Amino acid sequence: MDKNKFEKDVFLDIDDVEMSDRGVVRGNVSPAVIKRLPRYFRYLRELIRQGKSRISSGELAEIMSVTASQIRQDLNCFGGFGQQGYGYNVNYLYAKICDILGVGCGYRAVIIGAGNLGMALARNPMFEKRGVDVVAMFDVSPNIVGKTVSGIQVYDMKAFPAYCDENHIDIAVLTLPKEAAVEAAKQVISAGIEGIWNFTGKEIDTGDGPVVVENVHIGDSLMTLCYELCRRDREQS
Amino acid sequence: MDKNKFEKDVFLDIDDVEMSDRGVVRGNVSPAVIKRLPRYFRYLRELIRQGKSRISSGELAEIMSVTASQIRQDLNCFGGFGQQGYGYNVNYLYAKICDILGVGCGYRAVIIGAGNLGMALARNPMFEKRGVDVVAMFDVSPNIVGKTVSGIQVYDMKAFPAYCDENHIDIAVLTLPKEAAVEAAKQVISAGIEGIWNFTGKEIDTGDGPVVVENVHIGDSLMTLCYELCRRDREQS
DNA sequence: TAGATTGTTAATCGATTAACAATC
DNA sequence: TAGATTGTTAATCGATTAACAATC
Repeated sequence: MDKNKFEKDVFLDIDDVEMSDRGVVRGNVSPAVIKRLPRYFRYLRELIRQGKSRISSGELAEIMSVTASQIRQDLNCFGGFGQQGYGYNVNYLYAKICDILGVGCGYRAVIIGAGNLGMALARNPMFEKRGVDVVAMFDVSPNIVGKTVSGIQVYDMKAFPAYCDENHIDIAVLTLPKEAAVEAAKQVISAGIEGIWNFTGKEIDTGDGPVVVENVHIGDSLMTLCYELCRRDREQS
Repeated sequence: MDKNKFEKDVFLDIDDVEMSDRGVVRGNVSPAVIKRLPRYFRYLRELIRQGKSRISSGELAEIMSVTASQIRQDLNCFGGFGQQGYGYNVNYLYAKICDILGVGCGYRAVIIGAGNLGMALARNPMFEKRGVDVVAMFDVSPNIVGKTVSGIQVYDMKAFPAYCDENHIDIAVLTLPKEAAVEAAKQVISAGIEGIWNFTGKEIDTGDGPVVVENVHIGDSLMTLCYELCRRDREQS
């Protein structure tokens, strides 16, 4: 409850903040910078929750274990959000980062594959926090179709094309088995969906067409951890 | 079943392969290289599944959408795994990558937090594929404690220190709420566990002590996708 | 005003790619 | 042997950090 109140507050703040007249992007932004933006988003949320209203690049750098230089460089790819001698207004900066990341665009998503992972994602507050609305789930199993998960209806995959004709969908979350990934991706693309968040393990490469794909491999992170554990074991012996 | 057979085959192959006398690591390996290793692991598995026994850096580069130069550079951080004029033996290369990543070290993990995400991870074949053995789960909720998830017993969190005294544990998977993250991490560290795979959203920073931490933020990837969707929307208008 | 801190340019560092001699 | 492809060095490219003038 308290948490939801926070969500509301934060989003109200966004509307309250006067938008800068500077453009949202200055030239091409490097992939390295883009990948860091969600982390700023997370830390700024936390600062707002703590009631902090103003922060310097130096202080934020300390909290995030990065250099102040990097923070200033990163933010200046999108505009001058700070003020000399003062630092950054936390609410304003958060609002700008949200703008850049498309929070508040009201993107609508469907989850395809209502297995363990699909269910867990459906129940996760992550989508809500990032302004993404999960409007439906799809599966092929008659045992699951017709059920409701966390307020989201599970439909038969056969109904997917018709559903997409009637409802605008921006993002398809693929949480089905690897073997079904390619076929599902085809259906998603032919339904005109432009964003694919792919958990299937089968990497999807659409070249440089109109479709944006994010391939997620949770296991890669586990392996990085194991690499480091193993490396330390080796060094000791 | 068929899949399990594949697992067995692959791991048998590892044992069959004669180990190189060259060292496992040549000097310091850059973070960029390390982060790419799991992707080689995945693609090599797939090649083995397809029955491919030999591959050149050029061919692998084509499949993985990277440069052949990068592949050769990456692999040569760990040793000369190929043969001039021939390329790489897929099984041998896979075995070497497994060695480097600690697959086959038989690392033992516990999952702390048996909520949606913890359950979904417990049921995921990912751990098994990477040679990590999930031996127990822990939770504070009396509704869950005592149950079995995918063959893994859920214990009361109160029993955690005693359990760790009696069983060697390498990795703690944290899938509990953000608010409980710091306390859980303390318990994990004082139990002598050296690897933390952290899904709580609260980043854990243990400095450069003996503990290895991997902080996972699934939502970051969603935001990167949204950034790109949003950017394209902006460019069109 | 004086002090603080940004925005931005220049310098450094690291990572990727290209090229080719070594060699199977 | 001739052809192919690696391993490795050198060249390029991109990303990070340092420095400082601009300015609030």
